[in-house]
Amino acid sequence: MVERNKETIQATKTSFEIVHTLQEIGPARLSEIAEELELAESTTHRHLQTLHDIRYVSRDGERYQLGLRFARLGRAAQTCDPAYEMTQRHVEVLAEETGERAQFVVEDHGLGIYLHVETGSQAVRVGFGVGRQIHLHSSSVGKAILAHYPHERVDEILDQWGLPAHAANTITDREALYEELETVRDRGVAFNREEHVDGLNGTAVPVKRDGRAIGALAVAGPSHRLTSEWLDEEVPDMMLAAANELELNATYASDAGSRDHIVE
Amino acid sequence: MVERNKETIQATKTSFEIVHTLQEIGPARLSEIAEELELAESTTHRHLQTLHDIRYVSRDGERYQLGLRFARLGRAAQTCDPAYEMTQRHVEVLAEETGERAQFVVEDHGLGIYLHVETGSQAVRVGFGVGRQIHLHSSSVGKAILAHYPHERVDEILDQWGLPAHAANTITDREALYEELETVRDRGVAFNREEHVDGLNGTAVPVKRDGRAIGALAVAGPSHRLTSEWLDEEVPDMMLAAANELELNATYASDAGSRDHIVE
DNA sequence: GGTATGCGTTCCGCTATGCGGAACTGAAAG
DNA sequence: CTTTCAGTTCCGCATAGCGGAACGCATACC
Repeated sequence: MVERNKETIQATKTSFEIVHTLQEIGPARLSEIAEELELAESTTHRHLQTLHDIRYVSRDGERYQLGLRFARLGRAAQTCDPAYEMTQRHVEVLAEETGERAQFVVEDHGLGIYLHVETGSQAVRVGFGVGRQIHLHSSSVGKAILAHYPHERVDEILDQWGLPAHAANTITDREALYEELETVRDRGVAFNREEHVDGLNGTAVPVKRDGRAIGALAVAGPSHRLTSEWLDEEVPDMMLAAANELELNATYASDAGSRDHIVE
Repeated sequence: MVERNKETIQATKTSFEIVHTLQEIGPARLSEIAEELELAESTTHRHLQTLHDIRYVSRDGERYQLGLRFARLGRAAQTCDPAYEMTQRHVEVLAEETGERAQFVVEDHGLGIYLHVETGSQAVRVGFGVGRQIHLHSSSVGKAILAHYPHERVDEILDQWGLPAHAANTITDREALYEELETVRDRGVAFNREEHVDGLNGTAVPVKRDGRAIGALAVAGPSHRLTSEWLDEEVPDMMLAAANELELNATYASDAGSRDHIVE
């Protein structure tokens, strides 16, 4: 390698690569990780030792795994988001009222991240928990958010992540997505008809602040249960009411919000 | 610096130092971080750029903050723990039955980490959320866990973290703690009488597997409400029942547990 | 009980890599 | 128009991180 590598630190990236490997394959031995990442064992060892030192990985005899210290960082990252606290209750209520899975999602680095997930009484228990990432083009929440973003930002995001197909109905054409976003903007509600997972529908409304979306509320469920009337009328009404209340809150509370800073 | 630095990577540590700074002081500007850590601005810049690249920090104009990608890692770390799933329900039930705050805590690197926290109807809402770390010597959960650890491990932990005083009643003498642990082992229940926070009591029972504690269930509340009879008799009974069920589960399910591996 | 195998750790020498200082940019304030 | 300040880029140097090889240390195999 000759050129100066875009002003970025390799060691840090490698350490996080190791963390990702542990996240994906779970508790693993040193040699597995080294092989997976095509690193020398000595190098892998040094990284793991460092991460262990600072308590971000634990080892149980011969297996390494993610340290629970990450739980703290994860929480800190979530509570940093101004929308975190005020949306929690609304998601709970939505889950209860609809009986389906309710969620609140925000955008970060061009992806959607689930901040809250509540499963109603009859909700499907698929693995879309808190912290999960989702492409914005193929989900109701994503479209709700993108519809209220400036054009150039939407382009940036689509450039970065593309429009990969996740299910039969995924919108993979950029122009088609623009049109869809237009519609979403007009209606104030975004739908997902089996665009992300076959058999799964969703409905989302943006939560705005100063005209820009700071996140989106959504309800998701199996397509056979989220039928047209229910989905087109009742659910959106509930969600719009919630979003409305939130928006009042958001602009009202403004920066007076008491960030519950966890000390130490 | 002359000696080879204990076989550990400085760059990774610095990156995490920056992450910690962001965790503590919240959204911050580059210069603040650089000053806080006494790093050159160019160095700080390089680290932040790297962390931004891999989506672990976001920037909002001129302020950097923790990226939400950490939420995913945090969840992954939690669900890695075999006790995570099976204890959730029990904590919920305990919170409901007692009306107080119920918790499940495990040990990692010699500290207690809250895996579940549920606040009952009248529970105090202090900042001890999921992911929070706590010293083992000054909490009911900690004592419950330590009481069922091998002696040498307890020593190691005390060597590493000491016995700092957090409240008026904190046990700061090693011998006194050993005696206390003896008592806990006999009774099967650990108490915390304003040892961690003044005015806050707690009761904990260990959840064991093969004789070793894999975590502890606890109920905590203001000392005026958690009075002697209630605390000494009823609460422990409820918790022991829960722990018992869990232990059967733990040894029964053994390694047959279906780890709900979040794919992608 | 000796040998083989496999995994983890330590050692070592090389150079790429991360470092701080200084120079540059660009915006906001005076 | 100048000054100031925060952030970014440039640059040369020394060190810190790298891979390969050697070393321990088990457990398995014969």
